[in-house]
Amino acid sequence: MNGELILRNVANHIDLDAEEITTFLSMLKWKQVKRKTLILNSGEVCKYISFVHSGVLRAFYLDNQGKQVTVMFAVNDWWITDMYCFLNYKPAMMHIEALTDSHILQLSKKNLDRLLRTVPKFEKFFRILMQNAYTREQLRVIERLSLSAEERYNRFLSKYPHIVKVVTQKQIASYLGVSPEHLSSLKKMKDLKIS
Amino acid sequence: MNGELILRNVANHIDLDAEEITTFLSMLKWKQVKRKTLILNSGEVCKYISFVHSGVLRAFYLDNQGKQVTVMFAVNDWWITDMYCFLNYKPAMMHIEALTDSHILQLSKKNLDRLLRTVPKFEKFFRILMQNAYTREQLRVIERLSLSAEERYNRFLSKYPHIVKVVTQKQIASYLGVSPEHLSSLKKMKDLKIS
DNA sequence: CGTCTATTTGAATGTACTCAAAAGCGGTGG
DNA sequence: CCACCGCTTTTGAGTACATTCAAATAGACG
Repeated sequence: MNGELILRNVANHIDLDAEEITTFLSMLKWKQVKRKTLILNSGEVCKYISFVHSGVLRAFYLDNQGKQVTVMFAVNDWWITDMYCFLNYKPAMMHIEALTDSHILQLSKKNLDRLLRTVPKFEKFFRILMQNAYTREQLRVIERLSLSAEERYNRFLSKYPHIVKVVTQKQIASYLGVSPEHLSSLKKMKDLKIS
Repeated sequence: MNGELILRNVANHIDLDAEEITTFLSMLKWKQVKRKTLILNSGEVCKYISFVHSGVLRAFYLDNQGKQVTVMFAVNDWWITDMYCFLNYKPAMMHIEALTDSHILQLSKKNLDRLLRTVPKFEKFFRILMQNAYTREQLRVIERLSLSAEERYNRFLSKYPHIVKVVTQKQIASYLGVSPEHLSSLKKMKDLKIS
C-alpha cells in the first residue's frame, strides 16, 4: 500500500527527482473500492484518471438497447478512465466498475493540469501513455475488421492471459463484440478440435 | 505552398516563437505525390509522419485474405502515419496511398526525436495529437460494437461529409467493416424510405 | 472510344444473434 | 456446513443480418 508501483510505472518513461516525486504523490488520492462498486457512472462528470495499484476494473458503455459494451479492462499497473470525458469535462459515456476489491490511485483533472504545468516532464509521460493507448486501440479496430470471432478470441487469450483468469466469459464476449452464447459455442468447437 | 497551414495546426495547441518555428519548419520535407502513389508500403520501415497540406490520403491494411481494411482517411490539416511502426522503428503493417494528387509535409522519426528534445513544447503538441487520435479510435470501437451497419454509415456521413465527397463507396465500406455490396443495398433502402 | 474499376442487383449461403430452457457455479444466510 | 438463490454458461432451434458469388450497368480515366 505505498506508491512504489505507480512510481515505477512513471519511471519507465521519465526520470523524476525527489521533489517532483513528492509533488506527484501529493496530487494522488488513494482509494479502496469493493467489488461491484461503480467508481464512475455514465452521466456524471469524469473527474479522475485512475491508476490500478491492485485489483481489476472494467469500463463499459450501455448502448441504447441496454447492452453492455466492454470498452476496456484494467489490471494492476494500468491506467483507466473515460478519456474523452475526463479531458473535456464532459459527462461520462461510460461506467467504470471494480470487478474485484481494488486499490486505486486517482489523479483529478485539475491536478493533472497543474502537474503538467509544474513538472513539464509529465507531458512526455502522458504523450507516451496516449501513444500506447492509441496504437492499442487502432490494432483492436484492425482486428475487429479483419479477423473472425474465433480468431479474435484466440488473440485475446494469448494477449491477455492474466485478464482471462479474472473476468467472466460474458465480459470477454462484450469486449470482443460477440454474444455470450456464441462465445460459448466457439469454445466448444475449439475443444472438439483438440480432442 | 507554404507552411502556414501546418503552423496554424500547431498553433492550435502550443505557441512558438520565431526561432522555434524556423527549427520546426527546417525539419519538414515537402513532398508532392500523385494520385495512386503509395507513400508507404507494408513491410518497409515507416520513417515518416505526414501532415496533409492538400489532397486526400488513405491508410489500409491487407488482411490474410487479401482484403483491404481501411484504417484511416486523411484530408488536409490532418496527420497520417502507421503510428505503431513509426514510433517503434518496425516494418509497416499498413499501406498509405494518395487518393488524389497531394502536397504533404513529412517529419522523420529522427527529426521528431530531435524536435522533442530541443523544443519540449512539442511534447504537449504530440500529447494532444495522440489524445485526440486515441479518443477518436475508442469511439470507433464503441460504435462498431453497439451500432448496426446502417447507423454506422449514417454517422460516417454526418461526421465526415468532406471525406464522403472524395473517396469511393468501396473504401467507406472497408472503413466501416461491411462489404461494398451490402453498403450499396443499405443506400438503396435509405432512398426508398425517403421517397 | 475502349478499358478498367466501381456500383448495383439478385440468389444462395453462412455467420452470428435472439430466445428459451437447462445445467453449473459461487456467494450468502440460516 | 449445507441449502438456496442468482447469475453465468451451455445447449439447441429458429431467425436475421451480412457475405460471397456472379452478372449487368454505370462511370471514370487515359
